[in-house]
Amino acid sequence: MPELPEVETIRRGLEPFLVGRVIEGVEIRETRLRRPLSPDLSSRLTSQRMERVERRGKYLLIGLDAGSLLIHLGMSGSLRLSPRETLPRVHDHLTLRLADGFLRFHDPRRFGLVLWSADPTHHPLLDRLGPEPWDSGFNGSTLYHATRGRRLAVKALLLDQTLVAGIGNIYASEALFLAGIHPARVSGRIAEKRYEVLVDAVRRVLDQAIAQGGTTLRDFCDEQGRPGYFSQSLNVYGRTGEPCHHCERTIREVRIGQRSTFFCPGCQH
DNA sequence: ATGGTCCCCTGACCGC
DNA sequence: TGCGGTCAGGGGACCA
Repeated sequence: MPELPEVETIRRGLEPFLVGRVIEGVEIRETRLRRPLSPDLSSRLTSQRMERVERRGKYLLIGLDAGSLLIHLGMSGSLRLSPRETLPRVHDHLTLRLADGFLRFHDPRRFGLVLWSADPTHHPLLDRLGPEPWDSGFNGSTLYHATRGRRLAVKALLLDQTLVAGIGNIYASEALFLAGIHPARVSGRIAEKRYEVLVDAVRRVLDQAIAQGGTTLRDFCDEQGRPGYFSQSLNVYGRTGEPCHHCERTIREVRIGQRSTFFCPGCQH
């Protein structure tokens, strides 16, 4: 479910509620996530003060007195704050009890991940991530040189988290539309200038999505349960058969790397 | 190394 | 109403 803009939306929402608060208790109801919840999670977190709420790619990091809590939401994960103790819903796998509220991790498909790390910046999961989309290390020249001789479709390239962190299936299609690049185009045959346009498009689409609180297609909600509004700004994702906002041609759908991919045959080449 | 395929899991939806 | 098939915002293991 959540890509960078959705995780950033959650991060911004959680930050003022969590920073400075102490985790008073931990309740684990289901340990079978993408990686099993560690048995020592409770002892690592209890009595710890939360000092920072950060994001790296699609990972959320909650900095504690000692170490960090590292959270990935997978396809269906969400975090929810509530001021009082409510009955846990089905798929509420983990609850952190604070002095004045509760933070619940909810994930029906259980592709998500919650773990404690003493040194998250050097954790193998984060270590392999490429630059943030706004970092100078993500630029046309790097993309150009990284793809020479490669046969991978540019759409699949954007999903490679080691190249740039945070882009998922929605924003890959949307960025390629803004850049005017056909998603199936072979990445090794794209000119440097076009990669510069693509980098700019990625940043614009992510900026705009964050500004609108992310994209809600089915069930994405922020930490208070509110949906995101970028769905209204989607140009191609999920719009198969509908007219392009720009040229009126019919939006088409193809499969690239087992994932649905959307594009406008008039605007993208 | 690269890129394609399959799998993890639950729920929603569609056609019969 | 029920049933089977398909698909979903992610990522990693495996294979040629």
